[in-house]
Amino acid sequence: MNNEQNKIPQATAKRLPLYYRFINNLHHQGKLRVSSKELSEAVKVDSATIRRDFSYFGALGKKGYGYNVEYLLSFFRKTLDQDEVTKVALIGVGNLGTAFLHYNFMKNNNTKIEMAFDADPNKLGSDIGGVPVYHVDDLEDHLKNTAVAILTVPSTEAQGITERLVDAGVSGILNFTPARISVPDHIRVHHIDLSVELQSLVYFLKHYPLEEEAGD
Amino acid sequence: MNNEQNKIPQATAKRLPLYYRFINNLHHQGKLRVSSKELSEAVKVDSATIRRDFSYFGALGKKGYGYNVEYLLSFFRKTLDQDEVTKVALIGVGNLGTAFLHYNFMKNNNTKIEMAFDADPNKLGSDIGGVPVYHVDDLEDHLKNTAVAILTVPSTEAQGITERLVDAGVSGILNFTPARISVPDHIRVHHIDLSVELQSLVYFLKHYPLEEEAGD
DNA sequence: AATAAGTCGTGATTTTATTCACATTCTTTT
DNA sequence: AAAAGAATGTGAATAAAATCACGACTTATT
Ligand SMILES: NC(=O)c1ccc[n+]([C@@H]2O[C@H](COP(=O)([O-])OP(=O)(O)OC[C@H]3O[C@@H](n4cnc5c(N)ncnc54)[C@H](O)[C@@H]3O)[C@@H](O)[C@H]2O)c1
Ligand SMILES: NC(=O)c1ccc[n+]([C@@H]2O[C@H](COP(=O)([O-])OP(=O)(O)OC[C@H]3O[C@@H](n4cnc5c(N)ncnc54)[C@H](O)[C@@H]3O)[C@@H](O)[C@H]2O)c1
Repeated sequence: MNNEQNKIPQATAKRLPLYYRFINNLHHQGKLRVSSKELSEAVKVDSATIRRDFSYFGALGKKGYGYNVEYLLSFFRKTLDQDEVTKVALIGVGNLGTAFLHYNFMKNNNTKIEMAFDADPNKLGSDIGGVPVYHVDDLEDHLKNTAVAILTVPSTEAQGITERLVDAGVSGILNFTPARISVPDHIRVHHIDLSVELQSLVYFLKHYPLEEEAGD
Repeated sequence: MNNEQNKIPQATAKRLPLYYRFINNLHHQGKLRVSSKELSEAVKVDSATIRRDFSYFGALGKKGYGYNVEYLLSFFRKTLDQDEVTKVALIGVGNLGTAFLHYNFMKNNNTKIEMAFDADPNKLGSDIGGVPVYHVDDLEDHLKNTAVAILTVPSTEAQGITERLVDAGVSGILNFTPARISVPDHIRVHHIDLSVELQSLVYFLKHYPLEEEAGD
């Protein structure tokens, strides 16, 4: 599944869902074609970078013309496996977890939170946003064919839950806790560390002031 | 404020809050010294990268010894301006916004959400997590000396609100909406795009399978 | 006091990502 | 049908980040 196109840089791979979303928007707006320059303005990525990114998949566009929106869309849909839904489990139905359950990740997306877990008996039973909430003790019973988990438990619980997830066959974890969890080599973890994001934004503001405008 | 240490790579700057948090943990555990190797295991960053990162600030450690935890901590506290609190406003008290208000970003942090805004009259008045919620019509009246805003409004509102924030003097925006907002050059925007994060995790799982373990 | 073990700081190298710049090709206009 | 304009795809250049690898110094041990 990967060897055919093994050379796609990680930086490119991370931008693909973004491209997909904006191409989708264009399609809904009824646009028939788009240039890398236009797309660049929409997604805020340099147009040369966009052309380079697309070129890893072959020649998707036409010189002098740009890209056909319909074609791009169907190409990216295939590439991002948009027709096949990936099952996701969420662990920790607290502030953040509840927000995710209410949000419909499916709108534009090939993923679906199918079940949630919590340790607090008060959270159980109710379907939050249409997703059933089970007790975390029953994790292993319900987690069948679930490839991805979203971790929104207290950071002290993160490592323990992670180990159970891995044993239960999960192979990707989106970790929102501040803990840096340890996993075997074949498991992929993406950390989204909101405090770090906020702090680093503040650091950049103080230490890397951007050009003041010359007025408009 | 920046010229003294102008050469710190962005990748390094993004890791600083992470280092700070873990050094803080070590301090609370009563550890007196730490090596780049130990720290590496905790934060999951290569030890050479850590030494390189630290070296941009001069010689913080001692050869053959490692780093003094107390010294590192006080150094990073200064560097990250932990003694000075940055005021933050949050716009959009919905699922995600409410979660952030309940979360105490201050725990380990130099930032504080001081006020929130929403367009829905039902959300007003109540202090969520101790933060007052005002009507978005009054944005300009309340936003004094607020450098940073967190955007958790519907994506259709993002650009309009952004323009008002910029006019009101905000210089950094943490954007959780899927919209790619346009800002003048002197404004810094960090995008946290949760759908993209989830989709790209799925993409990596399918296209970049990691080494299977040889068992243990 | 000498030896061994541990660890930093950094020059050099490698890897990854971005950007430039232009020949080529397609579209549109005259 | 020719000329002008638009936009791709990519080799080459540049920039940014990560990693290797080792000399220099510190601490611990015998
Ligand atoms: N809320 C935010 O804005 C925010 C911001 C940054 C980071 N985080 C991090 O995200 C995580 C969740 O934050 P939150 O604000 O939603 O916390 P929360 O306390 O509201 O939610 C945690 C939930 O996990 C459940 N839980 C506890 N132990 C469990 C276990 N062993 N198994 C399953 N469920 C368990 C709790 O019952 C609770 O419902 C935390 O690690 C926090 O540090 C949150
Ligand atoms: N909740 C999630 O898990 C999640 C995940 C990914 C992205 N997002 C994005 O984050 C944003 C917020 O998501 P949410 O789930 O919290 O949505 P939400 O609808 O629950 O909250 C949006 C809030 O903004 C308020 N609002 C609307 N117009 C406003 C305006 N002009 N000024 C001020 N407030 C206004 C609404 O009253 C509402 O309270 C959206 O853009 C969404 O796409 C959310």
